[in-house]
Amino acid sequence: MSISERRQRELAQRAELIVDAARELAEEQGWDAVTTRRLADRVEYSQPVLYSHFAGKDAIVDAVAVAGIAELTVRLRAAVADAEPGREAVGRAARAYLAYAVEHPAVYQAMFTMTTGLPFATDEAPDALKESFGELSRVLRPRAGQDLGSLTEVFWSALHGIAVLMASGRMRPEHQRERVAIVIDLFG
Amino acid sequence: MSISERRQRELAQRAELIVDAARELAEEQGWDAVTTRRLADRVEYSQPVLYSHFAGKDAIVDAVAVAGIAELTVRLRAAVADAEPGREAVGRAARAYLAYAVEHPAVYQAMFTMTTGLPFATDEAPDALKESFGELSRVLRPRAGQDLGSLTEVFWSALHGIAVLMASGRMRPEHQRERVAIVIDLFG
DNA sequence: TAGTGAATCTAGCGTTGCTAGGAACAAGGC
DNA sequence: GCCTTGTTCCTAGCAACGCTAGATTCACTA
Repeated sequence: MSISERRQRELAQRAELIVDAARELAEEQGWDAVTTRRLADRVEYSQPVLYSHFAGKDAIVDAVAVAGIAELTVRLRAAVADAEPGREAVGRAARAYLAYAVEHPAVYQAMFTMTTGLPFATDEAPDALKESFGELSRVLRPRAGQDLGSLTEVFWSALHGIAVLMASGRMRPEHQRERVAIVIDLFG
Repeated sequence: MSISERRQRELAQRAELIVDAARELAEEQGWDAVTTRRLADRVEYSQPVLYSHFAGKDAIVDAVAVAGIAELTVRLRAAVADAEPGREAVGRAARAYLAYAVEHPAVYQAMFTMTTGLPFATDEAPDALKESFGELSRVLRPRAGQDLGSLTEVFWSALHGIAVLMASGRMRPEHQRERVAIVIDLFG
């Protein structure tokens, strides 16, 4: 069975290669530039090979999203790890979240803007997503009444709104600090 | 000069026809279904005619966005017209904003999600947009310190975040009331 | 060494946004 | 009334898109 095991391993590696290439291409030139042909070119296989790993282009985007969610979780956790829940922790979480969105706009888009086949807001959601949400929840605990879940959703919405309106050029870039301060005031 | 005037008028009417058709098609079947061919078919002209009115498909989307912004402004104004700025007015504005996003998801996408060539957050922005922002600002006035602009941006971000995370299926639909209540608590 | 099955490629389908070139038509001068 | 001019509009076509069918090549098994 070791031969087919090696094959499985190689297959999985190539899937990862494709996802990485998609992510790089998207970060360099935006998602519009991520076509199946260019992607195939980057991984040095023919175009149809992509379809033996993923159901379609959307599935590749979803895979990039999952990787990004895991990354965001790590950063959030690191940011709030040794902070008492409350004002200080809220600030750290907000800044970490927005920093990720600014540093990886394309991945952020895949995660939270582009149409996705991933389950969100249900038990079947990716673990990393639930963990990210959990971190946001944790810093809000002192502030919450009984409905911590909904408060977290509003916190997330505010951060997400700021992130996307900034990224699409719909909000004044030079006032980001003030907005973050206000978010901390409101939620901290 | 009356002949060329009539022509100008007819031209403008057809431009409007195109924008209306794009909007209808988008509301019925989503923006993916809005192709230049289908659009031309609806207005009963050939495809190239679109390009004598608009620089490209994106410009048509922008036109739908501008119309939507004007609509939203009217609804916001009506919602908060005879309310004292403060908690009550914040609630009305929030509900009106989110209701519009739910009732016209495709137009809302054109306005605030899709890539746009429209100027936002500058003096050149469409008047209706500045007015909408002004209405949001007005209801927040009692709550604001010196930086009313940034507070309004955060308020808008929270509403926008809720709207898009809901629309893309990323947030629990059954808790919308709780989230709105929290927004009112925070900003009212 | 011949046969089998998986892996991979070439080629092509239907559709996309957009454009070039020519046909049809109305307006104005003789 | 006829001919020129200029505008309006359409047919046809380009390159690129996501995706798939069929043939081909290759590695492994018996």
